[in-house]
Amino acid sequence: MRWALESAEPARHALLALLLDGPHHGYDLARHFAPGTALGDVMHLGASHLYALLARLERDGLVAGEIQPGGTRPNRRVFHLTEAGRETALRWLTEPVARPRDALLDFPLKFYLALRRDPPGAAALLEHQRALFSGYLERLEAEARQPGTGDDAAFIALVRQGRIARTRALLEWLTLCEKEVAAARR
Amino acid sequence: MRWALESAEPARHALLALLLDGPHHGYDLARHFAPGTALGDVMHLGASHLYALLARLERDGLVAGEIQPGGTRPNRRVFHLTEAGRETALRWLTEPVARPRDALLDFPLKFYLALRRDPPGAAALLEHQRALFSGYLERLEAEARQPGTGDDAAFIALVRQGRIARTRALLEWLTLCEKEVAAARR
DNA sequence: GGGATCATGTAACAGGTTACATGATTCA
DNA sequence: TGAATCATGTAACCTGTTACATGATCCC
Repeated sequence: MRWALESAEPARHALLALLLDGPHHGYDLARHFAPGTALGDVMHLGASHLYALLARLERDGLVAGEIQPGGTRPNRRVFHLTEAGRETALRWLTEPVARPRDALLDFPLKFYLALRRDPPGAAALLEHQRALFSGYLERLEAEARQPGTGDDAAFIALVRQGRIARTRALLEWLTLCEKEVAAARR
Repeated sequence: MRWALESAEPARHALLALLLDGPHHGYDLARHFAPGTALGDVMHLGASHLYALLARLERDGLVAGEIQPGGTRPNRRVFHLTEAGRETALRWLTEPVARPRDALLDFPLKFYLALRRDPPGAAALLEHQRALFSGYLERLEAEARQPGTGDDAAFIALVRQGRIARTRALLEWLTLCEKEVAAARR
């Protein structure tokens, strides 16, 4: 098995968030993930995969699709959010991600989609995300101050230093994001 | 589905590498992942999960188990590496990880197991890993110098800055690792 | 008596991924 | 004529994860 995503949840949420704009069919949604686009730069999502994800979202009652005659073109299935889907999408867009590792995939998707839809909301998201990671960093630093015992104390300390370094880098990057939001709001 | 590992391959490789020391049974291997240990600090691996992984390794011909009468204790299944398993383990221990994202799980496991078994080998691993990430960083920086076009150019540039920052933080952390190896070799 | 430790699995469930199938239309 | 675009899926396969099952022994 090759892992393109390592979890399709970020992709599912991104699809829901795209549908906040209004109904879309699968092929249309796929365009947002084409190479060279913002979402396509963050993750790869093949067409068949996307349709499979849509099918699961429909099964779970987050979206509903209706066939629309395509005229001269093939028929389309146009999806719209259900109420549950709308709530899920809005919650996802406003909640910060829990772990630094989610800063690779989940957060960029979320941030991009929040920014295009609602710049003030994106600013609030950044603030919450910063608070969350700051707290995380403090816990890591407190943990690192505890003297380790045992054979592997040195290695464990090293791994913890790595986590701290990553989290600091992340917080600095959030500062860049804040500047970008400020620029976008002007 | 909740993801504890997001891919069990690092865990499988770690099990193989532990078996380079000699045959072990499952319960024994599980001790290496107990809370508070080096491996346990890097990842969580429950007992039933570990047995499931061992079963797959056996199916794939990388390990083989033999029942050993436990006397007054329950019988054990003692696993040893097959030739294919030994090759896989040694290759994993010497090859750097391909992507920065693997620096969270796969690389620490590998580095720890390389270090305990063969400190000079661990030093070589670090050197290769540094070369690989340095090259990656250069490509990212070259990419970032290309002026973006299109609506989302600013966002794409931001994401790329994030990748660059993460990779730089990683390279600095590798320097810490090098110091640790130097200390361990004294 | 009872909790910790030793010791091993399996069945069941759910999800991730993609190769493949299908077929019309537009346009160079 | 043939490549690109439009458009949608599904079946098959593999993997990850864990709840649950089982039972002896050691030691307080």
